[in-house]
Amino acid sequence: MIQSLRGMNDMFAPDAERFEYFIETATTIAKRYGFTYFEAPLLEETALFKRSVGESSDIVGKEMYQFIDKGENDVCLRPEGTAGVVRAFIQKKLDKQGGIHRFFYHGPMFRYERPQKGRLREFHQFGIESFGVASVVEDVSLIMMLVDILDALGIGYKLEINSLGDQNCMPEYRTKLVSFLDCHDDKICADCQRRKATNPIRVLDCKNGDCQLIYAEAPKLMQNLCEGCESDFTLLKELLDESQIAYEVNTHLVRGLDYYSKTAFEFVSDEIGSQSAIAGGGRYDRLVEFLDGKETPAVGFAIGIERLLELIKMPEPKRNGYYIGTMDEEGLPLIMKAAQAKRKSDKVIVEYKSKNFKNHLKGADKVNARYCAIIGENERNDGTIWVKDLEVKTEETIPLNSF
RNA sequence: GUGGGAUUAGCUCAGUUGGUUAGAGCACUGGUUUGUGGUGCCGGGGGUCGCGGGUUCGAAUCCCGUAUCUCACCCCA
Repeated sequence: MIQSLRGMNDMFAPDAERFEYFIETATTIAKRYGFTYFEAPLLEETALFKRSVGESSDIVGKEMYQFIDKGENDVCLRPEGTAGVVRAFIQKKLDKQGGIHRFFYHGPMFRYERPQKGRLREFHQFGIESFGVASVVEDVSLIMMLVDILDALGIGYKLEINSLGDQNCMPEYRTKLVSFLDCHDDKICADCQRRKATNPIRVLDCKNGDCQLIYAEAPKLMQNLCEGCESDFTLLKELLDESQIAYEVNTHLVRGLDYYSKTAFEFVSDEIGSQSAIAGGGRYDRLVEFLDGKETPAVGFAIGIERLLELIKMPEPKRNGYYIGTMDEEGLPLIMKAAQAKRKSDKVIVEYKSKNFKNHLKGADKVNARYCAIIGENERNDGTIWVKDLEVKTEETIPLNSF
């Protein structure tokens, strides 16, 4: 038997229904914020992700589904969504057009990782990207949208925020940190020594207790923000307070993707195991430029749909639609015709097999139909159909042509 | 990529120190004497015990390998 690849899941109802419900809910809310639907290819040139996500990241370093296609192009399945949107944004010359552009998208992403709960090799994200607004007010709007989405789905969460600084203060801070690490090179763990070379900020995130003791003395990013970043972060907090959105400042919140600057945020759930980040995002004002576009401020986020699925509280399923059956072979053409008419407006399930009255009612109940309609010998002779409302428990026999 | 646990019917799981034709509940399906369901009663189908080797007179049970899931690390959505 051929089975699906490791870390790649099929999705049937009811999971697929929750998925669908999530997309509907998120789409509705994104549109309320003025975002429009965007669709990008799953396959892109590998260079796109090397330049945007960054070669130092794990994603690009070891997790991409990368191969040479028949035209000898170095390509890969997208490991995340932002790079593709930015590429398209520039390709369409929207950077030159100027103004504000807001997009939402959703679809599969691919990362070759060791699977576990909440971490798949093919997973789905719902993402938002906003171009052209430099102010943190837009960051707040995105967080508000995320709050709206999670609230609408009945999902509990914790919001963590941080500022990563910008091109004025981040490089300076990075230098300070690296020289601090150089002084303690013999005491930090092997992982941190590697991080020092690739992405030094990440050491702050190290789970090793000994490292953390050392880093207690390390220079703090918060205290090294430039004036602009500092006041933006203050405004961000004020606006969140004003909107009564609870948050926690987590100075260790370091995004794994190189392109983030200034605002970084993450929504975390404590109900889904160790892969607890259900949504994450932040500002990436330099990325459009990095990808050869005209400098354009931007901010975005992505939601991990699979991680949300089991947390979604769906509305109670209600009885709906029709179940139509016949009690003898001769009635089959009649119920097929009745179903055809009724399907113009309602869901209809036809039972092809002739059954007795009781079994039809059982069948109607099993498919959770609102109405059970039956044509027996009597109805067939009279040109009528018997219909029962299974919820209100009323029944009537009506002419077939007015059904 | 590192370390631990798991894998028996469609699902959730029993399976006694290795010993006859491997069980239960739910689900599915048929009937319940011939027109009133979701909640009665009776019956039925369905398992190469993840896969491949090995030990043994005999393996679901012991050993080795492998695949997948899962937990922690790592990483991130």
